[in-house]
Amino acid sequence: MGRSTSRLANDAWEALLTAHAVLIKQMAATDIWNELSMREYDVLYTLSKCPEPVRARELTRHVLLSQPALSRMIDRLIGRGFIARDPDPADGRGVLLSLTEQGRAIQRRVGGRHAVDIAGLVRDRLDPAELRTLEELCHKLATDHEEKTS
Amino acid sequence: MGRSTSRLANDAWEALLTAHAVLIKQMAATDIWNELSMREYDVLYTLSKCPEPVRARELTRHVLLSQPALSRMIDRLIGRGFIARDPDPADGRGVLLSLTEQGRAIQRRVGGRHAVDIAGLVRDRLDPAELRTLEELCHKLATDHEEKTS
DNA sequence: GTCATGTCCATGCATTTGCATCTATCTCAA
DNA sequence: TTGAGATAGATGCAAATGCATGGACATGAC
Repeated sequence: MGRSTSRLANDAWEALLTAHAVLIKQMAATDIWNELSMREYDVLYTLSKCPEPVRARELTRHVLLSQPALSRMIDRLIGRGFIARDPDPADGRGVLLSLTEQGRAIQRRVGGRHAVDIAGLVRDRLDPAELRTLEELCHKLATDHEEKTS
Repeated sequence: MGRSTSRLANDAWEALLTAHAVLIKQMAATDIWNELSMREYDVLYTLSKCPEPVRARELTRHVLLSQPALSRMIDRLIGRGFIARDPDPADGRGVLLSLTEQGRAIQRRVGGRHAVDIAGLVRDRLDPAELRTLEELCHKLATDHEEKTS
């Protein structure tokens, strides 16, 4: 009741971290990751939500990987035929990434099974109203604050 | 409004994943991780919250690392003098882990700075009531459901 | 007791990761 | 135009990770 705002913030963050870790572990324990690791799936999923080819730099912002690690993972995914990499006509330094048909197919296949697992794990711990609230709070957390200290 | 419960569950999970990734990236960007990586800090922090020595198996459940990776990370942290590992008198297979004084000191030092960062990142995105709600929902998410399908 | 089975932690080994750095390209002021 | 500085992405290399497995101990049926 009398917790300081700072304490509240740290407690909430720790709870989020724990929930994340617990659920990730349970999801990883399912047997749907034979053809694609969770990290690889994360990349394909992120790409699947982009209607147009994306810059690698943009992907780095959404995926929890360093830029070199992502660069090499893209190499591997290209090697397996799931991703296409083309030069960006608007910027000679950059590359544009997109899913191939095969990549889209495997993302859908794995994603479908993964969604079932997610629902199974989350649905019976939170009711619909709580799910909406959680989603809203997490969206607020993820919004980029402009740090104007000027 | 008309989203199915399964859809709600998946959307909420995605929002949580995004919030986690965004905040982790911002925290990693601070310059407090010179003496301890975030993963190492996670281990020391988890240990710091245990009043008594803990089994390695128990740590594996709370930290997002595989059992072999944790085993070797413990080796390194012992080598640096932050952790002590002793045989469990109650179980010849197990080991008991605890922070050394030095380990507790560095955890407190890094943890203090980290807590400031957390508060700064989280506090101005959510108000106290929202923080409490988020913490509660995440706790519910992390509770171990007994899967009684019998 | 004995043996089969399960659990805990450690280790061999190939793969992946991150840090530092490199090249190429872009931006912008003079 | 030119040159300084910033940014995008790739690569060398050491370190960390995960998977498969190994050895030690525990547990329970007989």
